[in-house]
Amino acid sequence: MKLLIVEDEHKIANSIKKGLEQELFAVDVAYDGETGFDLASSEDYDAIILDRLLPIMDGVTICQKLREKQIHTPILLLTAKGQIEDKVEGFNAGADDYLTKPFAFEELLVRIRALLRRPKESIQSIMRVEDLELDTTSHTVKRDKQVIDLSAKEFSLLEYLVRHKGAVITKDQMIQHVWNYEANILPNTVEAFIKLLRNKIDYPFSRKKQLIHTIRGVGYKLGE
Amino acid sequence: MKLLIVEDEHKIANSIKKGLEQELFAVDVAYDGETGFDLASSEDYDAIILDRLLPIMDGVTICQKLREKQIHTPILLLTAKGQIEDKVEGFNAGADDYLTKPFAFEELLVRIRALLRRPKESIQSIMRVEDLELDTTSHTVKRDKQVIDLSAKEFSLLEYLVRHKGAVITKDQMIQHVWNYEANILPNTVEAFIKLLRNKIDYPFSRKKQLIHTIRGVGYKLGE
DNA sequence: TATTCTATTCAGGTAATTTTCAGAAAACTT
DNA sequence: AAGTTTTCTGAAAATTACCTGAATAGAATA
Repeated sequence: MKLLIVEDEHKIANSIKKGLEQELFAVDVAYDGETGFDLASSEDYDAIILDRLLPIMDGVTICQKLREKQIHTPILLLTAKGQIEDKVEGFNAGADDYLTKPFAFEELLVRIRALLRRPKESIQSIMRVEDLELDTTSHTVKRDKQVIDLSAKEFSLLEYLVRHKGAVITKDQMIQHVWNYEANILPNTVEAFIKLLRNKIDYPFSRKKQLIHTIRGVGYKLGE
Repeated sequence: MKLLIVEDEHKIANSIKKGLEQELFAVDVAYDGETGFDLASSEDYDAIILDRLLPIMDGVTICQKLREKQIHTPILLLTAKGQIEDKVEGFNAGADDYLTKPFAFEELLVRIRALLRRPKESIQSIMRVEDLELDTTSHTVKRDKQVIDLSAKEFSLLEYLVRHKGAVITKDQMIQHVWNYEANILPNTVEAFIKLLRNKIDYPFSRKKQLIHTIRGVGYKLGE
């Protein structure tokens, strides 16, 4: 579990870092608001500990800007004693919890753990075409409740087709989207993969209707 | 939303009650610990505000006894100033949050709302995947009731996988979350750790099904 | 200080996947 | 129907990903 501490008092920051590392967290530290914001935007933390009072950019602002950027990492705001109104403000800015300084380390730990325990808003990851199910999170494909085992490329290709179900996709489009831009891929490679997919998701289910259709001279289409 | 206040200072109790009622909560009040405990056990509250210092039975004890009775109503503990250690004790007893007296009513409101919003997170720190148990507090891992001894990194990696059980995790993600940002880790290092984990949680339990699965070309997945 | 334990990298082997090839089959064209 | 184009297909070749045992260096412990 990776945490970010944004705190300008080096002594506090380092002592928290040390304590959390002993609890087996991977900890990054930023000593000013801007660095903190940059790190929080670029790295993928499991939670962020944010001091309210910071050089360059204060904690509440960081919080707001992160939320604006659709970064929903849980945030624990550290508030200096006696700034009650600020706490409310912090919640409005999108902080998930706050802690009043000074605090015992145990306290911090309990709160971090609570934040981590919180179930993250799950992005719906299951897509369907007729009786075919594709789950991008678990990388699982099912047809008719049967689990189907696909290789990485096969999965990518199928995912692309599922995302564009009903539309005709040319081989060039598939090469563009499923392979990286400088890959030198022959159209026949796509044909070969289409066959591999058919072997797995169409031919074993011959009593059901085909999902992959060839549109001669144009490309392929998934589903009706 | 129905709340219970257990507080012996009538003045405070009544003023909180009044404030909360204005916020459209239904509020019951108990002025001593025993009455409070009885009410909390018999009625079904959405949250309980508990003073730490009470006649007959103190707040922490009430908390403990309620949890023992498998009553998991969110509890906000009111703690007198300067008793930091007590706060920790409160959490251990099963309180979900605490507030230091004196406080502004706004603060109380924010915290109550937070508690109600929270989908009853149990204070439990044990996570499970099939017959694997992982306790983040004590850093203990068990499979099939057998205690398994893991190194720090092994534990961190496993914890991350457990928290995302069923989902495929790429090596990059693991590097992102288990190491801090200045660490320069090769994907092969992750592979090596996966092997170490398998040596400890999978291979010795060959009669049971594997927990760590390789998804070739993508990453690894725990369970499912 | 010696010794054990841990984290990380290296390098070789293996197996699975990806890609190409070349011929067959199918679908249009005239 | 013959010719042309496009797709299909099985197998071979090329490539990549993963596994693994050993080596190293660093940290922790005795």
